[in-house]
Amino acid sequence: MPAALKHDVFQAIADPTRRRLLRLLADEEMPVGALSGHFPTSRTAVSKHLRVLEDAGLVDHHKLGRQRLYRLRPEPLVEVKAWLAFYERFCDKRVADLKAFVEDR
Amino acid sequence: MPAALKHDVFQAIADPTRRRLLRLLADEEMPVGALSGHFPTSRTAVSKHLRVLEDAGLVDHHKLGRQRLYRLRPEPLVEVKAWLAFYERFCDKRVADLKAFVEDR
DNA sequence: ATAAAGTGAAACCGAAAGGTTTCATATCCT
DNA sequence: AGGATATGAAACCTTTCGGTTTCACTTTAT
Repeated sequence: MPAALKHDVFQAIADPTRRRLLRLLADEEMPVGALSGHFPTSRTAVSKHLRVLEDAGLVDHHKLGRQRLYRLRPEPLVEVKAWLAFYERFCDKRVADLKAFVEDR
Repeated sequence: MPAALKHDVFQAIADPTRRRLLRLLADEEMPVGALSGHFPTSRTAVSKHLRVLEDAGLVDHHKLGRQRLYRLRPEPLVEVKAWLAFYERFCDKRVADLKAFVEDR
């Protein structure tokens, strides 16, 4: 188990912008500039979101030239999965519910 | 689709106190007083957390005498489950069809 | 050598979050 | 009726959050 992370996973995925960032990084690793192009906010704001995600262990990065390539690290999501599993006996998963989620992205 | 909820599910479960509240309510419905006994904070603070959970559709309540009995409503958690499912392709291939669905929209 | 590109750090700001205390209201008990 | 119980609403405070602007640093290009 990695040392104590500065940010909680639940808190990290609470923000819609951060969830979209994870989604973007699921396809391929990307530099900050490319990522921030998908958001109406400043590059600096996106950079701070990436920091939160990194503190939660959900992304990491390596330098390439003057770029910083961010990469998805989905492992910490198992904590959410485990938490959710407890409640699964209550819910039924209908695919219809996915539609609402997809709108949100 | 249920009417627009005032609070997001992801945001609602981001707080540890609220997650504990859900867990307590999973066993049985409880009045505010009984719930707040499990926390170091004031009853009013717990009451406000319950309000957030209710706004997210994760709990509801009915009155019984002078008490307000809160009850777990786990259905909105399917949204989290669906979101999470997308990332399981990284460790589980069986969700390939789910992934295809999400990418098709 | 100099300029431009890609980025984080720092300082700052307004709004929201989480907490408390106080007060009002409804219900139960005697 | 009068007092205790259970609770939300309101007002307020402090900290955190998401955002911006400015600045410094590193790497690439000319």
